[in-house]
Amino acid sequence: MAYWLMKSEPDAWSWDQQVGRGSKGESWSGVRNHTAKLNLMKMKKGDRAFFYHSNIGKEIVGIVEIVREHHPDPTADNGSPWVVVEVVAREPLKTPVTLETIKSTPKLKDMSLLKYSRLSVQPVAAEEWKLICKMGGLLKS
DNA sequence: GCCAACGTTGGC
DNA sequence: GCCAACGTTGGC
Repeated sequence: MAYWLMKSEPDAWSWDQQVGRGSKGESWSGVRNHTAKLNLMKMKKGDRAFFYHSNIGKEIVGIVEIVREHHPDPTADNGSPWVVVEVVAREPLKTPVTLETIKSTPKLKDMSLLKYSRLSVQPVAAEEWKLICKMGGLLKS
């Protein structure tokens, strides 16, 4: 299983809204960056992703599961290359893990979140995933 | 509100 | 094909 991190400004789409969608999930639309798009296309059903609030909060607040692999983004022009995946909220972090905390954790200094701060869909290494889950108060699974 | 990083556009 | 101008993201 692969791990990812997906950013959303809570003003536009928040974790609470994602939770509100329940098992219906939601299309992750609006990605308009080719690197992010390639990451969407690598996602497999069953992969997990951190849900990160950018701008407001600046913290990882929950975990979503990829429930449908990439298909054309209905919000993009016909014939455009953009894609969406569908995600379902799985569980909130008991304690959100903030950007500040991540920056001050030596083992997380190589995270894409810090290196490529503008990339909205990015991979997370398995060790990083486990550590952040632990820091967020979740038992390792 | 500012600005660094970085992607895109368009003139040449 | 280069690069200046410009737009967007996202942290501060």
